[in-house]
Amino acid sequence: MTDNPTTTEEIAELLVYLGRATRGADAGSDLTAVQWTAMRFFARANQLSRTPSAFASFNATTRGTASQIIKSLMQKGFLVRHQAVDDRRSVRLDLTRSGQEIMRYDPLRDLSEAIDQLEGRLRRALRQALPALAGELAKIRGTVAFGTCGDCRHFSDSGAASYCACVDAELALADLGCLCVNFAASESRKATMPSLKSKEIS
Amino acid sequence: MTDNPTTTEEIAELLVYLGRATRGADAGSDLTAVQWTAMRFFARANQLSRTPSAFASFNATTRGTASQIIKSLMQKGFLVRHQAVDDRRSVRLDLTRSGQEIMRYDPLRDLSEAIDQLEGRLRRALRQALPALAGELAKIRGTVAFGTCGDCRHFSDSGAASYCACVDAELALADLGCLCVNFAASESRKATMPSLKSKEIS
DNA sequence: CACATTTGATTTCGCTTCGATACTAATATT
DNA sequence: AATATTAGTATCGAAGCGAAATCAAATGTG
Repeated sequence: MTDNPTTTEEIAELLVYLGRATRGADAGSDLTAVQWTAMRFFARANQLSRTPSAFASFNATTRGTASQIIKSLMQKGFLVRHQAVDDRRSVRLDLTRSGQEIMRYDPLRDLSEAIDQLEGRLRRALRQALPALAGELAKIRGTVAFGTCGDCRHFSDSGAASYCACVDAELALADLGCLCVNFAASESRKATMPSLKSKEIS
Repeated sequence: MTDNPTTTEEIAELLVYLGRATRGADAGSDLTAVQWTAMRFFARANQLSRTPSAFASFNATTRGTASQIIKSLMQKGFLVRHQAVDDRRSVRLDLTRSGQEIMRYDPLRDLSEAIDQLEGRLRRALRQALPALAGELAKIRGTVAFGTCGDCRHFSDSGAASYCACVDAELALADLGCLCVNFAASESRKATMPSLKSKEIS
């Protein structure tokens, strides 16, 4: 089977279909779909990115909406707010103990199980293709992409020490798999334009 | 890099992230995110599946909600309703001329472009992995999956003629890439249970 | 045939979600 | 010091969506 022109659109539609299909399972659980998304984000983002603005950007929504979602999760006792030390405007959200516990019932586990059923070759290809896709998409849109530090261009693994050029600091091993707002896709050819449209949130 | 246990979750999160990211672009366009989804569905589903119920199932929502979305698109003049001949309860939705034209401005094209930027190996892997994933997910959930006739178990390509065992009819070449409600994933091991929970829409 | 049941589609109602706007406070810039 | 920008929040109105009720056609059962 060769690559006919419709293949691309089929892939695109399958991606949004899978995204929507996972939303379906969220109904009937303890949290709504966005609330689960927020919980996942704050569970996986690094210290720097665990803020309302970063989540708004991640979830392609406004800061106002992000605030509401976060407020509802704080009222449920799943998130706590901490003042940032360096910038007193900024706040940092952390999962509470019960917040960590409820993640054990994340409906996304259905999808994870399905991924586990895939043969290793396909799973590895997904692991490689999806971050690249997110980076490309962000470049086309002129928005920021999110990705894990391990996939980031700012990251260099020089033997024993792991260094992030963005934060200018060593990275703890635990941070390698974390989401970061300053993510820059590494495998894309170098950007020809600054591409700072910032259309998303004014 | 070997497959550590967190890889699976990363893939899952990337999938929902990409799904959500595409929704973001829909804001500011002529249609809302659901309306675009509906337009895509009716543009790509085969004759049999171009109905409100099928779309409700595809979009993991209720028939009532599906009706509303369709009504709004008919009022905008992008869809027309036709009575089915064999079952007079059923209706079939088709894109109007202006409906076909607006698809040229589908915001999903951003994602398609990003996919085009991928190297062929990864694109082919996606083309293979995503349908399998949709099938697995549906099996775990006990819901119906959607897929194209070309990927379907009911389909057999015996030389010149293409035959669908489900409809018991020859398939036009144009139908091969169409979405079908009766899709059954072909690469999954044979189902051990009937799996007819039908939890979605009573 | 008469009757109940199921299925496809639609409408109505009420709650939730979400985006736009406006606003406050802290930091950056000039 | 004055202005601009940024982080976060609150408010309001419109849209989305799920549940339930309704209607019509098809199917099943005695």
